[in-house]
Amino acid sequence: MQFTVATWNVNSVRLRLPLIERFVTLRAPDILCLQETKCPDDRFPRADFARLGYEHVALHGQKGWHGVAIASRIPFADVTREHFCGRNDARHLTVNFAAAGLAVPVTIHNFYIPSGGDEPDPATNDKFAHKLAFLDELAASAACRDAAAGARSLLVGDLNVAPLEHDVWSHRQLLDVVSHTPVEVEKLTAMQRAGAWIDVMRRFIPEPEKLFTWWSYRSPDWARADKGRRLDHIWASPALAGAAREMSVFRDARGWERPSDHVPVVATFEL
DNA sequence: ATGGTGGGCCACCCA
Repeated sequence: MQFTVATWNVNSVRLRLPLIERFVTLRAPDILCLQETKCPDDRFPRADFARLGYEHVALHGQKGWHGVAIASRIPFADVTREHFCGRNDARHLTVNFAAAGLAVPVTIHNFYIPSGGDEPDPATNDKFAHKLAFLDELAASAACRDAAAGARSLLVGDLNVAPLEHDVWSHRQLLDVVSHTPVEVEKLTAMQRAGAWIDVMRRFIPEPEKLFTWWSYRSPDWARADKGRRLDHIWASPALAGAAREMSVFRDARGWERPSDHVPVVATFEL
């Protein structure tokens, strides 16, 4: 069986509904993992997703900010919503496709990792300290433990870290910019090691090719300047990585009317 | 060195 997964930080699911419709019409992912939905669960536009073929929806939202969701054409079970760092932020959602008629269960973890504020110093910036603590806690989590132990799982989402040299437009100029500082890159990499996660995007587009999923709203001519970063990721556990068949970054979406500052990343797996 | 834009929501919080 083949399935296609997309991850997209939509920056308000309600505002971005027309773009979501356009994207799923073009790419038809089976499973759509969203971040920054900014939508309480009781106001999530379930009917619109059902109309687009996504009858199965798992939600972990809150009013005003953060929020993650998984919309799927395939039924799933065992929805879990974890909290990190003792906060109630809606930043995590896991679903399991064990009950979906698959020969082998597949688990998908959808994350919206804290962005970390502006100042890359945990002593003076609580948001950066929170980001680092979140990465530490995730490295010690069951999601990573199970992935390393042989589970078939994906970890996707807006991880808010661009770990590799060519995940940013200028490695040298971004070394002190939150998202690419050595300390957070090391923590993300440690978390990746803890799960033995395989970076699916870079299996298809290896360094040194530039690979971005986010372009700032503050860039007046984002496409020409192309000062992007790879903040969004699809990681596969060792047991699932070999099933990856293709991957693409849907860059077009950044040029649509009223876009998110992130674009969808899509990957197809064959079990 | 700074400011640029775009979300939610009604005073500023956040990215």
